[in-house]
Amino acid sequence: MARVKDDQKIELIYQATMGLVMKHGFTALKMADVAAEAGLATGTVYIYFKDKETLINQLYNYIREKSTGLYAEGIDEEDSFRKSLRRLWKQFFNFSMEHSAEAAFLEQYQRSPYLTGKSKKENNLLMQPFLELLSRGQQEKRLVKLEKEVILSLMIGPVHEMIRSQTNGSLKITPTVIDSTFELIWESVKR
Amino acid sequence: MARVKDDQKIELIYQATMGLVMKHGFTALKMADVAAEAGLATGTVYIYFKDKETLINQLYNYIREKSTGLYAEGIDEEDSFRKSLRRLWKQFFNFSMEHSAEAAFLEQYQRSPYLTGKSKKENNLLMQPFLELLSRGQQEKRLVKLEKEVILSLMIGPVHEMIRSQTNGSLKITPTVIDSTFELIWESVKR
Amino acid sequence: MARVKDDQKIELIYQATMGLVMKHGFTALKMADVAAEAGLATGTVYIYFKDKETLINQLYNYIREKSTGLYAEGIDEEDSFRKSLRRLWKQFFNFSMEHSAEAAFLEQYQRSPYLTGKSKKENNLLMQPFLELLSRGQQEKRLVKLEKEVILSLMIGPVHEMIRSQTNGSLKITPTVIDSTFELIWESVKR
Amino acid sequence: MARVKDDQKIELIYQATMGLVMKHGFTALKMADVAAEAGLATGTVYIYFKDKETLINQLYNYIREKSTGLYAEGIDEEDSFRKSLRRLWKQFFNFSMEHSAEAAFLEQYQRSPYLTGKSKKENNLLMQPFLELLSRGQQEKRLVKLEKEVILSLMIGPVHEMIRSQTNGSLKITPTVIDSTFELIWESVKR
DNA sequence: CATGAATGAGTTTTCATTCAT
DNA sequence: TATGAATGAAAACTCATTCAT
Repeated sequence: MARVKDDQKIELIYQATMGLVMKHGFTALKMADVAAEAGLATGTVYIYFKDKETLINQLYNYIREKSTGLYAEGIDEEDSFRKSLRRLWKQFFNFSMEHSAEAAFLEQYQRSPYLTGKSKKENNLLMQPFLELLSRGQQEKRLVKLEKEVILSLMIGPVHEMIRSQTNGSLKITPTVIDSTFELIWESVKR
Repeated sequence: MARVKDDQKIELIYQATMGLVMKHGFTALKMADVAAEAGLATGTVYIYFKDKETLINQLYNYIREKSTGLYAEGIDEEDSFRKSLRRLWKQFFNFSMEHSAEAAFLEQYQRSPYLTGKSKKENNLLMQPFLELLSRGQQEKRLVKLEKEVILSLMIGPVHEMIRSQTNGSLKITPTVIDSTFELIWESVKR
Repeated sequence: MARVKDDQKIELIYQATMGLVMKHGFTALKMADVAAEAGLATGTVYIYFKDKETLINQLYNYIREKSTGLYAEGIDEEDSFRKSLRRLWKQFFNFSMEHSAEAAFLEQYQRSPYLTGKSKKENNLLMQPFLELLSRGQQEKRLVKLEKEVILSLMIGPVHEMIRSQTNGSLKITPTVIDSTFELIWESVKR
Repeated sequence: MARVKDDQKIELIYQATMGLVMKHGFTALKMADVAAEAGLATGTVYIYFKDKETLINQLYNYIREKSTGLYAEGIDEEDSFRKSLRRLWKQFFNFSMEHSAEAAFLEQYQRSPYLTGKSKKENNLLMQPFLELLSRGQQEKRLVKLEKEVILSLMIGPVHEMIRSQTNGSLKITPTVIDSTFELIWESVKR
């Protein structure tokens, strides 16, 4: 049998693509570069992905699915709401930092010609674990009375912003900073 | 067709560019489309801008300068810190909403190959009025002890996030929502 | 005003395409060659034709329409059937010889991936003038009783075959040869 | 899968190639498709044929040799010229119909870049049995005085044309039609 | 200046051929 | 041998930029 079509190669291509998007943005993304970065010949990419559009869309799905699963791991129903929220938020923060390539890709994707109505909706799924936990918080009356979307923004927005600052070089994120930040956020959203 | 004055044409091109970037991002930005959107011939754009890169960078400068001036208007030294902050933040919020095309452009610009070291620094200027006010707050001990960049993130991050949600269709921003949001943020950053 | 989009350029591209198809066949037809042959840049061809497939299909239509009109010119209702048939046949013969590039193209097109159901039908239109004249002949009982398609084959087939022989180099077609050939064909189809 | 004997595989590849050429012509002929159609892997084709050109040229030779032998079988020197011609012509007709894939291939081959000077000449060999019989006819003064190539065209041309019509769907060829056609042709070429 | 057709370098995509298994 | 994934040269196509009008 010949060399076997390889799932690992798909991963390779995904990583190469994300890396390039993070470094130079969507605009400069060339299929030849993706292939080179993945250590493959140009044509090989086309064995695994019909065309550039398909590659980008599949990568989007891949990241979305993987991300949601990963950052929301190990939520414990028994924990107090505050503890659960703190844990989820920190996981999200750490995940966003560690996976800045993915995050960069997701962000770029939002304003790209590749974004379709379908993927627009799917995007919301990413925040699903958060929204569910917020629902619980509101039931337990531990959360301020306000639209969940607003509360979500208060929690998620600073994360994005801080990571951007760190990328800029204008902020150094440490565990202590993360902890303090959560405490401040908690002050605003708790009831 | 009547001759249109040059400055108007530049403005026309800027608007067209921002609109297109907002809709489909930098990726799909074609000079021919910019021209068409502006109601001009392709070649005409090149009379006012040497090339695509120049157009984008000049537009960036244009937006940055215009933005800073506009949203930070009328800060009154006599007002209390809380009042000043509230005012500045709301101005920023409203400005960001009204000028979502500009905002989209700035956001895209960050991860684009057009971003040079120079404009990277200049970008921070946009937040200058905020940073100055935060300094005052810390001197007056009205602000939590934490890096200004973090506090800035707590204030700015939710704004970006909420506008994104509204664009998504998952949130409807009203004056009331804006007011409540500020109160929550204030809870977290006040001392 | 800028240079005007030019019908003559379309003609240029058509001629270049036909010439290349005649010389090297459909298989070797490259857009870059078409452009070069037409004295244009590669991109220019794409201003006039969306893609290769479109070029080929439009050329097909162009040839078909032009051909039908041209070879069937000047049929005189007053002439005797024999005279009319002789005239039409000779015109067809001469036309096929003079327009061997077109003929070559048409022939190649038949077994190409470009042939659609639609163009399959349209192809028959080419023979329309002949079929009409044959109908008249059958009404006047000057034509053998047989399906018109068969009679058409008896008349058209030898033309194609002789031109192919001449292209091969195994036959030299002269006016005398053409005349004699018609007489023989007439012997077989007359009643 | 059981090992298939080599010669069978070559035959398999030939059949696959002819089938594809008949359907979509040389233009769309891809080695991978040939392999798939033959039920083989792409690489396998290259075990039997050095490259695409070789495959096509060998297939051409294969068809030519097979064809000549087959359709001209059983010519009886004792038969009258008319009877012999009738027999040969009908054999040719039937052969052409039954082997339309082969015929399509030969036709396409003529205008392909694969046709070399050498195979150009060889092509004429296909008509050799016919040309010989026509020589006999002229010696016996049973044939009209005209270049043999013209007479050949009168006989062969309609065959090609009728088969094309049948492929089109505009003619249904029956044994009766074939018989009548020969009679008409005979009217024109007999002396 | 304004126009938009023309240009051709740069990308995407295809496919004959190779080669690890 | 047989396989079919991998390769990369070549072809199709795009689009920033130029230039004749």
